[in-house]
Amino acid sequence: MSRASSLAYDTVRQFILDGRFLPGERLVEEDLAQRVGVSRTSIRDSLRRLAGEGLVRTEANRGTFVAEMSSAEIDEIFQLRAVLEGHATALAALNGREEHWAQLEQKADEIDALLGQDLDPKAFFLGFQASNTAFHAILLQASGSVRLQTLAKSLIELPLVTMKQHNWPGEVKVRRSNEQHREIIAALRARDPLLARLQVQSHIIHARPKAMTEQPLAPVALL
Amino acid sequence: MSRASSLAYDTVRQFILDGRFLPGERLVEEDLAQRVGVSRTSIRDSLRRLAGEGLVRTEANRGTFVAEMSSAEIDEIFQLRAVLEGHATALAALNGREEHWAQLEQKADEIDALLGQDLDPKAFFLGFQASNTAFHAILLQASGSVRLQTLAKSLIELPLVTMKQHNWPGEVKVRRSNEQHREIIAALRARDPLLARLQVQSHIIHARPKAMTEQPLAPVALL
DNA sequence: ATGCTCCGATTTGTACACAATCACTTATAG
DNA sequence: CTATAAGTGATTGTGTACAAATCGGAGCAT
Repeated sequence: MSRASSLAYDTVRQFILDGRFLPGERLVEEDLAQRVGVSRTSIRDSLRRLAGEGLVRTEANRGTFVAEMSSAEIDEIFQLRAVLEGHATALAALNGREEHWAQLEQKADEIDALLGQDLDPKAFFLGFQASNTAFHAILLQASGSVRLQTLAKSLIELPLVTMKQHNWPGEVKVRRSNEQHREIIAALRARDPLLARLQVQSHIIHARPKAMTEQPLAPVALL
Repeated sequence: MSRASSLAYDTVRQFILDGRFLPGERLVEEDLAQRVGVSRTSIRDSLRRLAGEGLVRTEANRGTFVAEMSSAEIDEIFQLRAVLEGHATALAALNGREEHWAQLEQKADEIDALLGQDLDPKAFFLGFQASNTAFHAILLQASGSVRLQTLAKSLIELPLVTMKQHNWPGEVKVRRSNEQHREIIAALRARDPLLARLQVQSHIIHARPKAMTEQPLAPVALL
C-alpha cells in the first residue's frame, strides 16, 4: 500500500472534500483510475478505505457513491463531536502542557487576524476553516489519546462532504466562535476539566448548521 | 464486494477474534488466501477493512499484523466506551420504546439464568459474553443513532483481540454487573437520561480489566 | 568477533484480463 | 398500449501475473 495507493487515496479524498464530486454521485472506478493515473486496483483500495471512514458508501455489485447526509445525521454527528471533543478537552485539561496552550492561542490569533482583513467571503471562510480545524486538532492532540484523536478527526470532516457553500458563517459568528476559543484556552490553563468540557460542548453545539431544514432539531442531551 | 470478499472478511475477522492469530502476529496474504479458499485480492480487501476498524495494523511494504494493545490503550478504549455508550443511553432514555426495555430485560434474565447453572468457567464466560454484548448492542440500538451504534460497536470488540483467556470475570463480578444492568433498565423506564448515563458510565468503568499491569490506571475524567 | 555489502528468497504492491452482475433497451406477447 | 422477457453494454468482482520492496544470511574486510 504505497505510492500508487496512497496517491489514489489522497486524490479521491480531496476530490470529494473539494466538492468536485457531489453527495450521492457515483464514483466509477475506471474513470477515477484514468484521472489519477493509476490502476483500478489502487482506486478500489482507496475506495474501501474511504468507505471505512464514511466518506463514501459502497453497494455490492452496484458501485460506490459519495456519502449523502440528512440534516438529522449531520446534527447527530455534531452531537457526537460535542461528546468526544468535550471528553478530549477534559483530558487535555489534565494532561496538556503549556506548549499546547500556546499553539491554541496562535490559532485563535490567526482567526482574529482574519477578522481584521476584510476579505471576500470565500477566502475568509477558507482561512477560518483552516485555522479552526487546526485549533480543534491541537485540542485533540493535547488530550493524549491517539484513538480519540483519530475518531474525532474522522467525524469532523464528515459534514464537509455535504456542507460546501451552504452555511458559511458570517463575521459575527466567527467572532463569537473565537471568543469561545479564548474561553476554552483559559479553562485549560486553569486546569479545570469540567469547565473546559462544558465550554467545548457548548461551542460545538452552537457551531452546528441550523437552518438546512424546517423541522426542529432534536433536543441535545449532553449532560 | 460480494461473495469471496465478504467470506474473506468474515473468516479472517473470526480468526482474529477467536485468537487463532495472536496480537502482533503477521498475517501473510497468500497464506490466508489458501486457508479461506479465495484469491489474494479478496484477502487484501478484507485486510483493508479490518485495518479501518483497528483490528489489524498495516505497514507499507511490510505486511499487516494483528493489533496489539497495551493496558493503557485498553483503558483508553473503555473510557471512550463509557463516554459513547453513556451518551447513547441518555438518548435511549429519551427516544427508546418499551420493546427495547423488554429486550434488555430478556438479556439480563439470560445472564441470571447462567448464574444458576453452575457451568465450567469457559462455557460460563462465553455465555455471559454473548448475552452481555447483546445487552449493550440493544442499548445502542435504542439510542436511535446509527452512527453512534457502529462507532461504539467497533470499540467494543477491539479489546477482545487481546483479552483472550485473561480476565475472565468470576461469578461475583458477573452478578454485580447484572445488578447494574437492572439498574440501568430501571433508569431507562423512568426516562431519566442523566441517571441512566451515569449508571452506564459507572458500569463500564467497573468492567475494565484492571490487573494486567502494575502501574496504576489513569484517572477517569468523565464528568 | 564485529560490521559491512551484496545477493536471493519471500512477500507485498500494481496492473491487467476475464467472469459475474446489473441497468437499460428492445422485442414480443397479451 | 401495457407488461413481461430477452439481449446488450457498461461496471464491478475476482483471479493471476509481474514488478518492487523487504528481510535474512553469506561472504568479506576491518
